[in-house]
Amino acid sequence: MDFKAIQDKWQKRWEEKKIFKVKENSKKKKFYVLEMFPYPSASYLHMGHVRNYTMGDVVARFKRMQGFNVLYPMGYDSFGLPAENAAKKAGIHPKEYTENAITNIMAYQKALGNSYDWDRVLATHRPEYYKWNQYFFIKLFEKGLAYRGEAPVNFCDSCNTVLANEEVEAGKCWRCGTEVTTKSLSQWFLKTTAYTEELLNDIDKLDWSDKIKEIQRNWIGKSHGTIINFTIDGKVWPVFTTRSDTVFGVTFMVISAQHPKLKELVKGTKEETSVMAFSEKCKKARSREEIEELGKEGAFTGKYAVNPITNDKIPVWAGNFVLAEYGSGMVMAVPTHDQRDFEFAKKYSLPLKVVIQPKNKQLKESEMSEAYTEEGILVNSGQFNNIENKTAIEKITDYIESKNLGKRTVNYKIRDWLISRQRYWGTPIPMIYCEKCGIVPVPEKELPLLLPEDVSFTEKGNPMLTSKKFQNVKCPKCGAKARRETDTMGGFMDSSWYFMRYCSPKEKKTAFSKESVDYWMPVDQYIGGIEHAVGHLIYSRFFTKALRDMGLLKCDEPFNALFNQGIVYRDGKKMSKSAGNAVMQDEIVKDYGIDTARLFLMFVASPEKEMEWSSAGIEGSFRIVHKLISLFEDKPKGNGTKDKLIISKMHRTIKEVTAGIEGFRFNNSIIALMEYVNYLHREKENISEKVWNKALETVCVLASPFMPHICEECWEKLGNKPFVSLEKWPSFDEKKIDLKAEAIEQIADNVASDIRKVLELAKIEKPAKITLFTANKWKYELVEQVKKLNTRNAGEIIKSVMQTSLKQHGQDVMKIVPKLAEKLPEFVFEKKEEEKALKDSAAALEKEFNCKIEIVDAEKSTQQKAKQAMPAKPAILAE
RNA sequence: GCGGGGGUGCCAGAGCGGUCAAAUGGGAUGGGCUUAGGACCCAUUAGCUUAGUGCUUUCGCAGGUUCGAAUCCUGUCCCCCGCACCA
Repeated sequence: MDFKAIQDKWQKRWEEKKIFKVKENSKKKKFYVLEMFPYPSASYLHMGHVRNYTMGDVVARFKRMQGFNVLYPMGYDSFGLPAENAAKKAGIHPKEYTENAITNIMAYQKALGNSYDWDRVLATHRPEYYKWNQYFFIKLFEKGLAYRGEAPVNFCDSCNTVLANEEVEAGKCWRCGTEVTTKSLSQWFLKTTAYTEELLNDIDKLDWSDKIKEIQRNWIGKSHGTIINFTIDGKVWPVFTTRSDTVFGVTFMVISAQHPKLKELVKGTKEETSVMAFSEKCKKARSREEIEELGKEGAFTGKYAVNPITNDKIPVWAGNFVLAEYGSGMVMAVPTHDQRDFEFAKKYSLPLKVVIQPKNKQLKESEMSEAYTEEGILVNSGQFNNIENKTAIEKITDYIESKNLGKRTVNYKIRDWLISRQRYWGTPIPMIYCEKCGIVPVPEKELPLLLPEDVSFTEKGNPMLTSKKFQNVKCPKCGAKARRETDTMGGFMDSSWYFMRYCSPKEKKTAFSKESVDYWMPVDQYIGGIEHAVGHLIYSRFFTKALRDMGLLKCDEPFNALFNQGIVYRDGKKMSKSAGNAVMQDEIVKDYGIDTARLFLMFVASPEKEMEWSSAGIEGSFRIVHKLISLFEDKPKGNGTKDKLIISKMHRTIKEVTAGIEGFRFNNSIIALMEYVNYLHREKENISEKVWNKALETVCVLASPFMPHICEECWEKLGNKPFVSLEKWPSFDEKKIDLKAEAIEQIADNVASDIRKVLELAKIEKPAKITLFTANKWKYELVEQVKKLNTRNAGEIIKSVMQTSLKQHGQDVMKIVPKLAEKLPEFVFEKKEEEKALKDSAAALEKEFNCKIEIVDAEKSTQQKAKQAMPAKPAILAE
C-alpha cells in the first residue's frame, strides 16, 4: 500500500468536500475540541507536536462520529519576541518572518490530516484580530480593570522588557533564562485580583487534573490571617500575620528592603544612607542560589514601632527576606516561633521571647537552636496565658477586633497581571497621555491602532520609540499635543480569548458574535502542555469572567475539561530541533506514513505520561497497521461456526475502544482493537461472509480516529461510500457480550488445536476416529489414548496438549471460592456446557479431520482411573 | 519546607480486590517458510517439578485488612515534577 498516495488522496477529498466544516446547529449537541494554538516560530513539526495534535484529532473525530456538532479549529499565536529577535538578527521584518512561518507550519499541519475546520484559521498578529485586543483593553480600562500603576516589577535585561509574575521561573526569564531583576516602574496592569475568589472557587467546577488544579490554587495562594495595626511615629502600619497567637512574642519588625515606602520611613534618620544603599543592593539579582548564599541580611532603620497589644516599643529593620508585594510588605518578627525570624535575630543579636510552650518540655530562649513552630500552650501572653495556641489565634483576633487594633482578613499571593511590554511585536496599547486630560483611550472608531512600520530594529531598547510619527499625537479629548503609549501588550492577552474568536472568526463588527460564542463555549476538551498552568490558563479564566460581566457571553469558565499531554522524549531528552534529537514529521511520513506515527504515539503510553520515542516501537506499530490492512485484502467465505463469538467480541471491542477514548486512554483502545484484528485473522475460515463484512466495517470505523487515511481507503475497498470519517460511531449491546459463550467457544477451540497437534506430533494423517472426553477428566483419557499410540513422541505430544488447553479447563475455573460463586456465576462452568461446546464444534471437527468424532462422558467411563491419578480437590474447595 | 505524581516481568507499559505468573508492543530463544536475508507465521520467555499437574517466589521494602491483595490501609525507602524566605 502506498501510504503517501493514500494520505494525499484522502486529505484532498476531505478538503474538497469540506467535510469538517461546521456551523452552529441548534438541533445537534455541540462539542468544542481545542489544542493550544502554536507559536509559529519553528517552521517544522516534530513528534511532540504530532502527539498533541493527534490526541485532539482522535477526540474530534470520535465525537463527530458520535453525532456531535464538533468545532475543531487551529490558529497561530503569532505575536512575540522570537519574531522580533529574528528581525533584529536577519533584518527581516517580523511580519514577513511570521507570515512565512505560518505558511510553513500550516502546510505541515495540513499534512497531518487532522480534521480541523480550516476556514476558521486565525493569527493574532493580524490587525483584524488585535483590533479586539485593543477594544477589550479600553473596555477593561473603562471598568477599572486595566490601570496604570507603579510597582516593583520583574525586568529582563536581555529581553529588555518587563515580565509578568507568571513569566518568571525560579528567578529567571522564562524565555531566555536571564536573571530577572526588580525595578520599580509605572506599568499597565489588568486587575486579575478583582476575580481572585471566583478564580479560586470555580477551580472545583473544572474537569482538570488534580495536579494542575493544585498548581492554580497554590498560585492564588489564599491564606486567612489578621491585620494588626502597629504604629511608627504615630502613623499606622498595618501588618499581616497568620500567627496572631504569637503577638506577645514580637521583638522586632522587618520591612521589605524593596518596600515602596521605605524611603519615606527612613528619611532624615542617620541610618538613611546605609539603609537605602542596602535597599539598592537587594533590588539586584534574585536567583535562588544567590539568595541562599547571601542568607538573611538586614539593616536597622533607626525607627521603632509600637505593638498595639503589648505597647512594647520594638526596633524596625529592613530585610532582604521580606517580600514587598505580599501581605503588607512588613512582618512582625517572632524569632522564637518562626525559623526565618529566628535566623535573622541570631545574626543581628536581637532579643528572643518564648510565648508558646510545648507540653512535654520547657523552652528557654538562651538554649534554643531553632524556632519552635509546633503547637503548644501560651505563656508570657497576659490574659491569654494557658490557652492552646490554635484557640488563641481566634481569641486574640477577637480581642484585636474588639479594641479596633486590626481585623480578620484574607490574603492572596496572586498579583495583578502586568501586561505592558517594551517591545515591538505585540498589540499596541491604545492609550494617549495628555498633559491636561491625563490618560485618554484611543477612540474606538480609530481602532485598530496599527503597529508603526517606520521603526528601526537595530537600536537598543524598544523599537517603538524610533517612530516619532507614532508617538506624537493630538489628544482625542482636547486636541492638545500628546504622547502615545509605546508599550505593547504581552502575548498572553492574545491567547486569552482566541478560543472565542474561533466561534465566529470572520466577524467584522465585533470580536465575536454573542450567539456563536454562547453556542460553542465553553471549550469541552482543551489539550495542551502543563507549562501553561499559571500563565495562560489563569489569564483566560480571568478574561472569560471579565467579558461575561461586560455582557459579552454567558459562560463562567472557558475550558471545561483540560488534558495535559506528556512530553515526547528521545534519548532521555525532550525532543527539540535545537537539541538535535527531534524526529520530524516528514521523515516518519516518508518511511511509514502519518497513520503509523499516529498509532504509535497513541499506543505506546498513556497520553498524560511522558514517552520515549523508539525506532523499534514504530516498526511494531507499522506491523500493526499492515495486519489491519491485510484483513481487507481477504474475502473469505467461511462456514460461520465462529459467527456468534465474533459478534460477542465485536461488541466487547466497541465497548473497550469507546471507553478508552472517553477516558483518554487511547492506548487501551488500540490494544482492544488489535486483539480483535488478531482474532479475525485467526478465525478467517470460520466466519460467514456477512459477519465478516460487518466485523470489518466495525474495525474500520473504530480505527478511523487513530488512522483516518488508511481507514478511508479500507472503507472504500469494502464497497462503501465515503466517508468513514462521517460514519456513525457504533454502539454496543451489553447483552451481546457473552463472556460465558466466549469461554465455552474457547474450550472447543482449544480442543481442535489439541487434536491438530496430537495428530501432527504422532504423525497420524488420517485418523479413523477421534474420541473426546467431557468434563475435567477428558484430557486424562486423551493422555491414555496417546500413550496407546506407542509413539516415541508421546511425552512431547501430551505436554504440548496439556500446556495449551488445560489452563482453560473447568478445574481451574472451579477454584473460585464457593462463597463468591453466587456472585460470579459466569465463572463457574457446568459440565453440561462443556459438553455442549464440544458437541457444537463436533461437526466442524469432523469436517476438518475427515473422521468420526465421538464424545464420551469421562466422568462415568474413567471415574475410577481418574480418581487415582488426579490430585485431591484443592483444599479451598473442601471448606 | 509545602504541594502533586510515581516505583509492575529483559525493556516500554497496561491492570488498580477474585477469569493475574499479570494485557499489548519491543527484545531474546527455538521452530516453520525461503536459495539466503527481510517480511510473515507458530511456540517459549520467574524458578523447580509432573504424563496431566503441583509447588515456591514475584508487581520498591515492612506490616495490616480480607476467605482472597499488584490492586485497599499503615509505616518506610527511593524517583520525578510544580511552588518556594508567602509572614
